[in-house]
Formats: sequence, structure tokens, C-alpha cells
Amino acid sequence: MRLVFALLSAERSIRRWIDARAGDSGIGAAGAGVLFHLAAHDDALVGDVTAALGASASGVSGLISRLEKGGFVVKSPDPADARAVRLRLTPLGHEAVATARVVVRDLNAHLTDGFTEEELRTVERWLVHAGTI
Amino acid sequence: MRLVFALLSAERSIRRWIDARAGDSGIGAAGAGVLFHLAAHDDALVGDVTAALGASASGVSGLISRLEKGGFVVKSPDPADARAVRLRLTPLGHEAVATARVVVRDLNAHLTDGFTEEELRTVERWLVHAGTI
DNA sequence: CTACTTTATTTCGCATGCGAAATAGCAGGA
DNA sequence: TCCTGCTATTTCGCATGCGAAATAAAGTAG
Repeated sequence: MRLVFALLSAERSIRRWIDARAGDSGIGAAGAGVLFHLAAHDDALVGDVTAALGASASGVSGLISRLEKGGFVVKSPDPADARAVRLRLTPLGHEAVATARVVVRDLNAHLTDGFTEEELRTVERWLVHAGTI
Repeated sequence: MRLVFALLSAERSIRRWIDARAGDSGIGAAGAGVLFHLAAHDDALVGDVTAALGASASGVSGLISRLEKGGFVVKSPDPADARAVRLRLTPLGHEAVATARVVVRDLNAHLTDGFTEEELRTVERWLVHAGTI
């Protein structure tokens, strides 16, 4: 009972934290997730990002079109499949990744403070479990 | 690094789970939190709910006005302080609480499956910690 | 009693995110 | 080829939720 509401509350708190530090870039927590994925997997499909984030296709579609409008990513048609869209970071996108990396590292330091490695492994295992319900 | 995104992903997953089972009531995860609080604390102020949920005042204001429009809660002016608004569950609101309780209990059973009591205590401690960042 | 500050709540504009339906291209068999 | 089903993505309408600013009522000096 309490776990559910603690999770929702923690998510709001973290999202506020990230958004408050997004600064002029306008990149929020969700956008950062997309950028990180693209930094590691260039030319990824929209569907790859959707799967990686565990979000809905429609949500990711909107998110990416906002990132495109902001000049962080560019879309290009897949040469082999005209339905699919490949994504690439712009130079501005790479900058935003670097900035976001610092923010997330900072946040992570707060989040892990006061917990042992083993406890954090348990927490992560639980979060992944909760994400697959 | 991974903890942050696992948390965001888990939250989306759980919200989808709850929303999918909200049924005709139209009560989502957030609304259920308000109703539970009111079930335990009748005549609570909007500010009390805000503090309990750890959300923003504006967000809770909107949430409550939707619940009011749906007929789940009624607002009444505080007799001692004309700025404050007291909240009360309607009969429909009480019904919705009962329904939501079942949904949340179900969800909790999934969430706790495969974890020991001690591990769950660690998880909850971490979630509370994350919520106070 | 007036002026300043604080507190409770709402309104506004925006971002995130969902499900359902639409669009469009692919792939496999009759 | 043409039909049928499947897949990738977008669009639409809506709920959630934030920060900033507005509103209104207390509270507090002086």
C-alpha cells in the first residue's frame, strides 16, 4: 500500500529536481533519457527508444518531436523501411547530453547517499521488477 | 545513473497499471491518493492533501477540482479561515475508495512478490529518501 | 487602524504521457 | 497481382503535474 504511493511521490520529487536543473536547455527527465539512449546508440529507431524507456509509442513520438523542434535530434527515414524513422543527435544534442550527464550524476549521488551497495542492488532489482508489471 | 531511469520507468508502468484498472470511475493513481487520504482524514484541507502527497499545490488544486467535478469530493469553506477549503468524500467517493483499495492491494501483491520483508523495508526507506531530495 | 508580510488556494501556460484510432508501408500467400 | 494481416509511427483528446503569477484572507508591526 505504502510502496505504491512512495514510488509515485519519489518520482514527482525526482522529476522536479531534474526539471529545476534543466536550465535553459529545456530538457526534462524524459528528454534526457532519449538523449542518453541516442548517445549510446546512434541511428536508433523511434521504436528502439520506446522499448528502452519502457514508455508508450505515442508518448515517445511526442517527446521526440519536441526534441526535434528544440534542435536536439534530427529524424531521417530508414533506407530499408519507409515506415521507420532513424534518430541522430545534433551538436546541440551532444552538448545537452554532457550537461544532463552532470545533472544525473549529481542526482545519483544524492539518491545513493546512505545506502550500501547491496541495498542499492536490491532497490534497483525492485524497480526493474516494478517496471515489468 | 540507472536508478533514476529505473524509477521513472517503474512509475510509468505502475501508473499504466492503475489507470487500466480504474474502470468507469475515472479515478487514476493520483486521485486514489487523495481519496485514501480523505478516507483517513475527513475534513482535511487542500494543503493537508498537498503535504501528504508530496505534490505541488497547483497540481493538487487541479486534481481536486477534477475529483469534485466527478462527484467524488465536496469542498466547503473552513469556518475559521476563509482562505482554506475543507474536503469531504461523497458517497460516490466512498465507493471509489473501496474499489481503489482492491486495485492497490492487488498491485501491492505484485510489487512485493519475490522480495523479503527486509528487502521491502530497504526499498521503502529508499523511496522515502528519494522523495525528500 | 494602516501597512507589510505571510499563507491558502486558484489560474495560466506548458511538458509529459497514456490509449485509441488513423496512416502508411511491409510481407506472405492465393 | 491483390488481399490480408502485421508493424512503425503519428495524431487526437485527455489526465497529470509543474512553476509563476494572481487572488484573497490572515496575521503582525507600528
